[in-house]
Amino acid sequence: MSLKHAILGFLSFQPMTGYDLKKAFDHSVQFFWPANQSQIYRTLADLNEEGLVKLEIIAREERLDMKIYHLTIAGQAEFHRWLSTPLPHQDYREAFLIQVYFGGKIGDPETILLLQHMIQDVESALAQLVAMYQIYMEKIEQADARRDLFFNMLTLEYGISSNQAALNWLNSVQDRLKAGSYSPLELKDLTR
Amino acid sequence: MSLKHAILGFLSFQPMTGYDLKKAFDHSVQFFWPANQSQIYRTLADLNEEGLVKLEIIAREERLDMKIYHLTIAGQAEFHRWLSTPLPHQDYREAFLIQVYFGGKIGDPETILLLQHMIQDVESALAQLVAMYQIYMEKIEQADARRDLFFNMLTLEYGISSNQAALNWLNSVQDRLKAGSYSPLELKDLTR
DNA sequence: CTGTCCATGTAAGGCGTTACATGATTGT
DNA sequence: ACAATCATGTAACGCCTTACATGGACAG
Repeated sequence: MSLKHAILGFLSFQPMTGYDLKKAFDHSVQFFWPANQSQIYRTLADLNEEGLVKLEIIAREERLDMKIYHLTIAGQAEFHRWLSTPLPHQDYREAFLIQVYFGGKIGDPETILLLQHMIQDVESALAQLVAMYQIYMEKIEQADARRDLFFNMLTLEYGISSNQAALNWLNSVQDRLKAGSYSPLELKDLTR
Repeated sequence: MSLKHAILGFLSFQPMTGYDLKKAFDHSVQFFWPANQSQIYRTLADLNEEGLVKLEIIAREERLDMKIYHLTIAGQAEFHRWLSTPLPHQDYREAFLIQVYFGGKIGDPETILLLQHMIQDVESALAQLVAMYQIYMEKIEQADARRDLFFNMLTLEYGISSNQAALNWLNSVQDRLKAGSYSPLELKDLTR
């Protein structure tokens, strides 16, 4: 369960509330592991039952108690175990490719429209990732925690290069359809 | 709901049983939309309730009836509607990137091990896709349904180039860690 | 005679999403 | 005065996974 371990990961930097965790997700791992609020609260309850986190309760009259979650020793151990254990192979789902797969069933103009939407999506995702990357670039210049930042940036590198690959492919498909050419690419152009 | 529409897509070529559909998935869209058997049967039941498919029942004494699913007119219409409608943006989840993100918490040797496992996974996925691609390449040479095959191949192109991008990144990370260098890549090397 | 293929499903559980619900504090 | 932020959760639903269950036909 990756969400559990991502939470443990954040708590290993510092104790936090569920609310803080939600923000931490949104500002960092969001693009490869989004988490919504209700999920975070439920998972924190689970982690507590499993003894991987413990909570410090701050009573506030007239409001719900504030709960600050801390890693336990067991939580730390579990996080380290997970962090150095290869994950089983993961399935990917790309609904858009289903549309492409059956593209023969509709006309090229319709497919080109779909591609254009997709291109916009990917371009805006790419722009966001690039913007984040540039911020990191500045931060890493004069940083103490250079090594930590480096690993954070690696995920952005992944995001940028995979979105770039998708974009290149989308453009190539669009070009071919516009040219009325139904020619697959050469393998050697795909693998490099 | 993409599974529903993928099923409609397959049925638009020819009527099939649930069993046939499972095989169709496994031999074609598996790598970007895996579907398991129980899911397919349940979804077929739903499609039937919605009037998008109808079933021809073949009674076989001493065994469960065999059910051949046909698209209805409504099913065809719904499939075409879906096929030419842009999909809302999709979230992606890459558990492996969570491990990378928190890579600073463990030592480089452990991370390198994780990378090596990942590289193996990606390489074998890539090899499978390339093999499928080559089979298609031969088929498309002397085909009547050249256009349909072309769209099928496009999804493989996508799979190959995105896996290749992932592989390049994995190797680059591994090289840097082995060299003890915590330097992010230049943006210009990522976007092209 | 053993295993794989054909062909059907049910049951239970896990993870994620969306919508609902509350209420104080801080900023414009 | 109004909106956004801080801070907590619950309920219901949807999709997917894993395991379980049945049984004939056919090939080695």
